[in-house]
Formats: sequence, structure tokens, C-alpha cells
Amino acid sequence: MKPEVTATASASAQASTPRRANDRDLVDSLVTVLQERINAGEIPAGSWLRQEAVAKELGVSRMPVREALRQLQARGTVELIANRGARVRLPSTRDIIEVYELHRILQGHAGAAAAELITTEQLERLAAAEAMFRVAVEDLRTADGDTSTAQRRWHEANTEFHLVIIEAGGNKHLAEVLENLHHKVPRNLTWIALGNDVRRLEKDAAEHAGILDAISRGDANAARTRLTEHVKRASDLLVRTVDEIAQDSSTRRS
Amino acid sequence: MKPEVTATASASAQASTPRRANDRDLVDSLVTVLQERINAGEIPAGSWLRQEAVAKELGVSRMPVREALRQLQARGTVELIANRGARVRLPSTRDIIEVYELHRILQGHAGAAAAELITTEQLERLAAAEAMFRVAVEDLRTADGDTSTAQRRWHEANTEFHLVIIEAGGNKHLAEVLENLHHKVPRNLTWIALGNDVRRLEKDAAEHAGILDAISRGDANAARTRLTEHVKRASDLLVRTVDEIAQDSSTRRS
DNA sequence: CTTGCGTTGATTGGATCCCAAATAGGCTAG
DNA sequence: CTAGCCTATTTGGGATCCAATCAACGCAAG
Repeated sequence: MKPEVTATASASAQASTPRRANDRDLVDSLVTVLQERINAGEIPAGSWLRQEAVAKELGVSRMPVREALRQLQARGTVELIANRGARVRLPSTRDIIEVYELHRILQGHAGAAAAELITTEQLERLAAAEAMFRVAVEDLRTADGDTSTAQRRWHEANTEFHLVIIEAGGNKHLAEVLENLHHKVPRNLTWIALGNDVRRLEKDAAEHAGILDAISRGDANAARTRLTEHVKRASDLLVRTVDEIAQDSSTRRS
Repeated sequence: MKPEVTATASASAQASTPRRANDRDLVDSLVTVLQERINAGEIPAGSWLRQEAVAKELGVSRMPVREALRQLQARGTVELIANRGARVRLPSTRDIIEVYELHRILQGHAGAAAAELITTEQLERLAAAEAMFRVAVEDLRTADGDTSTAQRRWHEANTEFHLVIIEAGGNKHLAEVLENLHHKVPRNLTWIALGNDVRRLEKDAAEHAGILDAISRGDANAARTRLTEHVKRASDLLVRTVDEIAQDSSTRRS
């Protein structure tokens, strides 16, 4: 009945770099690695993370893995079930709606603050990110099946764009909260929702351009409104897509 | 002929209650206990938490303590310094301002949502909480030096009041985010700011009454405005108080 | 054939002991 | 008085052990 994926992803033991430079210690890097793999879909939602298996795979002992899994639980990426283990959570439609509701409010606010506080240096970075969206669209248009370049670039642009806005807003705790929200509903889902559709991507890029414009003019109200609507549209699209996927997989009986 | 006591010598173990009912496991309960002690000022800001000391005091081994400290770090209560240990963080003025800025936005939103979605059962609880504020004011007025009853009741009322609003708003993730924010700037600071001042408390109660009124009328806009302003006033008062305390302790040379 | 129950295997939660690395603070030599 | 070394503390991580727990399986009774 159930697929029962045990997620023994890429059997490369120490080949995968467990230790990243900017992480404080082993546990931090494990958290980073696991979160990335989960976000990338490498470790599918619903699968179990066995302490021993993870430990062996990453070439460490059970102890740091335990702590890392607990961290992932704290941020909502994983659920810990008593004496059974850690399971990767699949965000429900409800989760997505709720989380994006918060995104909408908080990003709108960050945008308004950014419009008033952004530095010229930050504005340049924002413009650069906005330009990268258009490059990504071009990538996708000329892509022959392989959309990975377009995806990577779009993802990078998106991350940088919203990061700069939040940074410019100047509220570090806001940045932290939003970061946490992204752990609950990973960003890469957005790309799936955009679904390699050039028209949607163009619209998305246009929205970003509008936001950049409002911020560069120092128009806080316009920035808030546009960001709010931008997030709302993304959210609606995402919910619709996820619903379709759910529908699909529940009807199909191949 | 040796005493042979060592085995059962863990007499101090169950002295302090390490295990709470609704906590999943030991680590969770440690987190709860430590957070409470820190919030109560029992463990002062800036002090170190030694793994071994905490472990012995709570009658557990170092391992769950390590995980608990890491949890506390994740929520910002404590900072982990490489090879030195965990230090209780003292929220800066900046922290307070930023965190309350988020409170303002999010609680305002929750209030607006609550005005439209609240059930009659929740409305009753909200009214009960609001009534408790007035009892707390009365407690303080008749208190002869000992304000602890008033404080306890006010704290209880405040927790319940805002909890119901958030619950009524229906966004579980919003509740979680706000809960996390409270770990960064503990609620009990608010009482210190109110400073046993009957007039301030009365004003505070009046504001809550106004919020209750707006929500019970289903007036989302009024609810948002009043909650926003309520949090803003609390925030300003808090910042002022903390500043005064800081000033005080830096000027005094007794 | 189904239902209920006991057994068993897998897995976590926690304890205990161990060791390396890093840091603060003291001590010594110049 | 200062630079540099030394040592005590403390954390980070590993290894091993054991008890509690839960799922799944199989067996027996109806």
C-alpha cells in the first residue's frame, strides 16, 4: 500500500560534504545538509529518517544526528514520533495557506520599510536580482528540455531579491521569522508551481520589476501593496498546484 | 564493609521536578523548566549554563541537557559560544523594538481575523479574561505591599486574552510564531514595565476592554487598530523602562 | 475466515565513560 | 611590564550499553 520510502539517498558515504564552512559545528552542518536535501526533494516528504542510517551515511555518530533531527523538528521540517523516529513532514494545503498569509503580511511590511530605508548599495543588489529574473526567463525560453539552469538562476534571483528587501527593512528578527517560515514550506515548491511556464514566469518577473520600481521611488505604500499582492498570487498558484497534484495522485490507479 | 551508597546516591535527582506532564520527553521538559527559570529571573541574563552543573542539578546526564540548550539557542533564549558554553541572552533595546514591531503587525492581523471568525464560546473566554484584568487592578489597589497575587492574575488574564484572539484568528502558524517571539522578549517584562502603577494598569485594562468590544461587534478594522495601538503603547513603555534601568545601573556607583 | 493476543524485532531515549580540541587565565621568563 | 607558555575547565563528539516502546507478525481460539 504505502510506498514506504526509507530514503537511503545517494549511498556516497563521506563523499557528501558534511561540514560546511560557515556552520558553527557538526550539528549545524548536519541540519544544513539535511534541510537542503529535503528541500531538494532528495529526501521525499513522508519518509523516515533513521538515526543510525543517517549517521552512517554522513559518516558521524548517532549523537549529532539526534541533535540535528531535534533542530529540524523545532523548525517544523520534521516530526518526531515517540520511539519511532523522525518523519519528513509534508505541508498540508492548510499549512501553505497559513504560512503564506504570514508571508504576505510580513513581506508587505518589510517592503514598506525597505522603501524608506534602503541604501544605494542595496538598491543596486536589488536591481541586479531583478535583472537576473529576466535572464532566467530567457534561459527557460531557449532551454531545450533541460530547465535546470533556468530554475537555478530563478531560484537564486528570488532568494536574493527578497533577502535584500528584508535586509533593507532592517528588522533582523523579521528576517529570522521569515527564514523559519521558509523551512515549513520550502521555496523550491514555488518553482514547481510556476511549472516551466514562460508566461507565468514573465508575469512573475514583471511583478518583481514593479516592486523594484516602487522601492526605488521610495513609495512605501506601493511597495507594500505590490509585495502583498505578489505573495498572494504566488500563494494562490501554489495552493492550486498542490491541490491538483493531490487530486491527481488520489484518482490515478495505474 | 564500605558504605556502598554510590549506586542509589542520586538523592537530589527528583528534588526539582524535571518532568512535566505534557512534555514529550526529558529534553522537552528540560527546555520548559529552564525557560521558566530564566523568564522568572531565577537564572539571570548573562549567566552561564554549564552542562555538567545543570545536569547534576536536574538529576539527568549531560546528553539531554546539551540538546535542551541547543533548543534554547534555536529560540534565541540562550547563545552558544564555541567551547565556552551557553550564556543567557539579555534582549537589547533594539531586540525589544524589533520584536514588538512584529508583535504589533501580527497581533493586529490576528485581531482582525478574530473579529470575523470568533465563536461564541471563544468570545465568552475572551470576556472572562477581560474581566480578570479588572480583578487584577482591584487586587493591586487593595494589595498591601505584596503585589504577587495581582501580578499572577494579570499575567494569567493577559496570556489567556491574547491566546484566545490568536486562536480565534485560526492561523496555527501565526500562534507558533508569536509564541517564539515571546521567548525572545519574555512576557513578564511587561509587568515590570507596568511597575505596580494602578493608573497604568487601569489604562491597560481599558484598552483590553476596547479590543473586546471591537471583536464582539465583529468590527475587524477597529480590532486591528486597537490591538496595534495597544501593542505599540506596551512596547513604548517597555523600551522606556528598560532604558531607564540601563541608565540607572550604568550611572550608579554605590 | 476473522479476530484477538502475545511475542519479537527494530528503534529511540537516555546514561555512562572516554578523549580531543579549544579557551581563559595564571604563571614565568625576559 | 610584557610576551609567551602552561594548565585547568569545558565543550564537542564518539562508542557502547540498556530499558522502554511500538509495529508487525504469527499463532491460536472462536
